[in-house]
This record gives sequence, structure tokens and C-alpha cells, in this order.
Amino acid sequence: MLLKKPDLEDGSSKLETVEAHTQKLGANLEENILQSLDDSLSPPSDFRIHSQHSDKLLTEQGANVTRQDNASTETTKSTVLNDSCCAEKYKADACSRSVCDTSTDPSVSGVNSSMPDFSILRGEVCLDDLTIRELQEAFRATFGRQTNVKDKIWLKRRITMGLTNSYDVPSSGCVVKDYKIVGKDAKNDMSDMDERAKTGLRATSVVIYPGNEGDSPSSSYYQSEDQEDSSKRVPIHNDEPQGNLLGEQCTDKRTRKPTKRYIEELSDIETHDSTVKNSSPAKRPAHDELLMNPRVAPFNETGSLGTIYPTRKDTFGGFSVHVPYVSRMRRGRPRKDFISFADKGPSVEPKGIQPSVEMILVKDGDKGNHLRKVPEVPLKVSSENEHAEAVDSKGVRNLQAKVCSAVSKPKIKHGLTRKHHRAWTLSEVVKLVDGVARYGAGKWSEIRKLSFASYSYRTSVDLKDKWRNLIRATQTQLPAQKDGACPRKTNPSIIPIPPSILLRVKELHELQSQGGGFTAPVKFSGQDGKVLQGKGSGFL
DNA sequence: TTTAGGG
DNA sequence: CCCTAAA
Repeated sequence: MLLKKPDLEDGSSKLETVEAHTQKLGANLEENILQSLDDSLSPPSDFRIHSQHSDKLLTEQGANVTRQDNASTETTKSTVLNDSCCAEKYKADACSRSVCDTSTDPSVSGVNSSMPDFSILRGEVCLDDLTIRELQEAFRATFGRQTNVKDKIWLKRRITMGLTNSYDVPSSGCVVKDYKIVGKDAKNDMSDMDERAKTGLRATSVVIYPGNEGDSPSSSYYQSEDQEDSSKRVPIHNDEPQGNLLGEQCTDKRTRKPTKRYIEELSDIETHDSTVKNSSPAKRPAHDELLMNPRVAPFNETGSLGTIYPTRKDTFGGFSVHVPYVSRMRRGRPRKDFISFADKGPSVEPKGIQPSVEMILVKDGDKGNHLRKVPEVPLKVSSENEHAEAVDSKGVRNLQAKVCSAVSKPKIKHGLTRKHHRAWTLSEVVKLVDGVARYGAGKWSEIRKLSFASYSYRTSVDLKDKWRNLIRATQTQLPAQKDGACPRKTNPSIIPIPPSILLRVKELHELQSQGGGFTAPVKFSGQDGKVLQGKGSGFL
């Protein structure tokens, strides 16, 4: 971009700096432009004449021979590719170089490449003065390939575009000097082009290109130019127009800069993609919901009958697709009917599956670790636990808990295990309440150590969570009980916490929340204590 | 490591 | 239960 300054004539002295500048200065940008130019000018499929012809033409260059042998083109085009690529590459280089490093470069002529006479482009070029032939030659010099287009305007324009590396050139009457448009409409420059690119306007969109020799440049040229139909927006390649042998008339379309909106849409898609792939680390950095980020799209039309389904974007094997929006499989612990299935009796308990793991588990628990990192297969609670709960009047719950722990080992995803859900037994709850009463709410670590020594699977966090749930229960369940039966308690597998315990929880909670930093041990108030004792809970 | 709190 | 921040 910045390379094509007028002060580059006789650039031998400045060549190096300029090229250095080129590399330094966003090889990307420059390369993109040149690349797209290349693409547009030399589609590999039907590029141009055979190198032999090129050579021949090269030798005849002085005469500006522009005859094209279409038959040869057809039959031998495939062998040209390398050569043409070289030429194109060279041309690309030539576009970003100073003026005189081209035709005089010995290496170029040494490679037997069909380099056109770039001298024709040197200095000030007034395309209006040239004949069609000369224009064609200039075209060749500019793009490094032959053209048989005879349309002067088109040629001029194309040459100008090539020389100035700009898509935004006047259709006629301009003078190109040192790869920059001077004379008429000298303001057509890169900066101007950038401006247009920003605004999404294309001056070229109104220019009509006359067709030539079947490769009509105007056909389907700017179709959907200004229609922001994103589905039609494709990057600058693979857009070869129909029936075109030379592929030179589609240059504009293929090389036109994407509109702002296109860019935005593209980046939008990318960000969406990335968010889908990366999930949002802030929210849920881990694992198992990586793909569970349903992206509800606004009603997309997916049905062939035109029916409208709500869909969400989902990811399957790296592909982002829309699928009908339905609930996902539940994650986490199995449903309670599963529990009740397991609850049918101790006979269901698969005791013999992995006896060794049990030992590991118990040992682990004694150390007070929490089990998440270990592949957890709790088959059986420790004997002390059993003993402690043997006195519990609600033995069913014990069984249930144990069986539950025995039957499943949720492995969520790839190494990360979820601690198996163990239903809180009544005795546990009582222990917890007692612990809170003794050590105060918040001393979960202490409570765990002192009151839950035998419940290795209960962490201090568990205690805290359970206590919180108990508090909630007192706030919801308790009043409801007074008013009447809670409709949701019809579930038999959920054994309600006895109101006595709830009352005590409430009392403790109120007490401790009022008392601020109160941590002093509190013995039960007589009423609650009595009830608890009556329950026969055998803790401590 | 523990606690608190949101999810 | 999980996860994280804060202490």
C-alpha cells in the first residue's frame, strides 16, 4: 500500500528499504491483496496458455503479439501450472517492488519464465493513448499473462487496477504513473479505497463491463453486490464464473474487499464458534457441561415443509449444527425411581464387584480426604457407620443410602468424577444438628472431625451445604406443615425430616444468626431434646 | 485449607 | 453436589 509512492522511480536505491518495509509492514495485508489478485487472475484450472507459447510470445514481445491459441490453451493448460504460478508470483512481487527490479532481473529470465515486458509500464502510462494491442500487452505486463480481451475500457481499467493495486479506478481517462493513478481522478487511491471499504460502498458496482469473446466480464459481475446476503458472501476464491476460459473477468468480484458487515458477521460466527468450543471459563470452567451450552437460536426454519422449529446451536464432533431444541439428558445422579429400584432390598447390592476399592475408599475416608479425585466406587459404608446407624429407627434410609452408593459410580467426563450422591440419613442430620449446636454453625471442619469421624464421605462442605438446606427446610417446610400438607411431599422416597429436628435447626439458626459470632456450645432446649431422644437417635 | 455463597 | 472466591 504505502509502497507505491511516486518517489520510487528509479528505485534501485530505495528498493531495499521498500522491500524491507514490505515485509515489516503486514505481510499479511499485502499478501492478501496480492494473493487475491493472483487468485482472480490465475485460476489454476483454466489459466492460460502453455509455457511454450508464453516463451514464444515472450520472444515476440517486441511486436506485442497477443494472439491467443485457444486450442493450445485447452490441451496444454494443465502443464502450465507451475510456470504460471511462478509468473504470478513474480508478478505479485513485481507489484510491490520498485520499478526497475523486474525486466532486468537476470534470475527471472534465467528461469525460462514468460515474463512480459514490464518496461511498458514504466514511468507514466497513459492508457488512453494505447491501442488495444498495447493495452493487451500492458495487461500482460501487468498481470503476467495473456489476454485476448479487446475491450479497451475494460483493459484500461484492469490494467489500472493491476498497476495501482486498487479496485477503485476510473473506467477511463486515467494516467498511471509509477503504479499510482494520476491525472483524472487522482484521488482514487488506497486511502480512498479504504474509505469505501469502510462504508461498504463500491464505486465499481455501477460500472458496466462490456463482454468480450464469450468471457463476458459483465455477466454476473456484481450480482448481489450490495445485497447484504451473507449466504452469498464467500471469500475471495472459488467463485469462478461460468464458462470463462481466462478467468480474468471475475477479478473484481473475487478480489473485492469484504464489506464491513461481512467482516462483522464472519467474526461473529467465529466468536460464537469459539465460545461454543471453549465454553465460558469464567462460568463453568469444567468439563461436563462443555457441550451443554445450548444456544437457543431464534426460530430457525429447518423443516422441509417450511415448518418452524426452535433450534439451538450445538456441537457434534467439532461441527456446529442446529438441532431441534429439546431438553438434554439430565446429568448427575440417577432418578429416584432408580433409587427405589435399588431400594428393593439388600440383595440387589452388588457387593462382589470391586472389593478392593472398598478398602481404598475406607482408607481414604479415614484419612479425611475427599473422594472426588479418586475413582469412587463406594460399595459399602464402613462398619462403624453401620453400627452407628443401626439404632436409627429409620433403617430404611440407611439401606437406601448404602445401596445407592453401591450401585453407581458417576463418571462425568474424562477423569473428573462426581462425588456420588449420598442421601443424608436421619442420623447424619441429627449429628449435624448436634454438631452445630455444640461447635456453632460455620465450624464445619470441627464438626466434621468430631461428629462425623465415622462418615468419611461427608466433607465439611457437605455439612455446610446440608445445614443450609436444613435452614431452607425450616423456612419452607415448617410453615407449610402448620398450614397443611405440602403437596410435594407425596414422594415416598423423600423422607421428610422430622419436624422436631427442623424446629431445632430453626432455633439454632435463629440463635446463631442473632448472636452474631456466637459459637458457644448450646445444649438442647428441653423440648427439642426430648423429641430427639424420643426418636432414639443414638448419637454421642 | 476452610468458609461462604452461588449454581 | 459442584465450583469458586476469599480469607
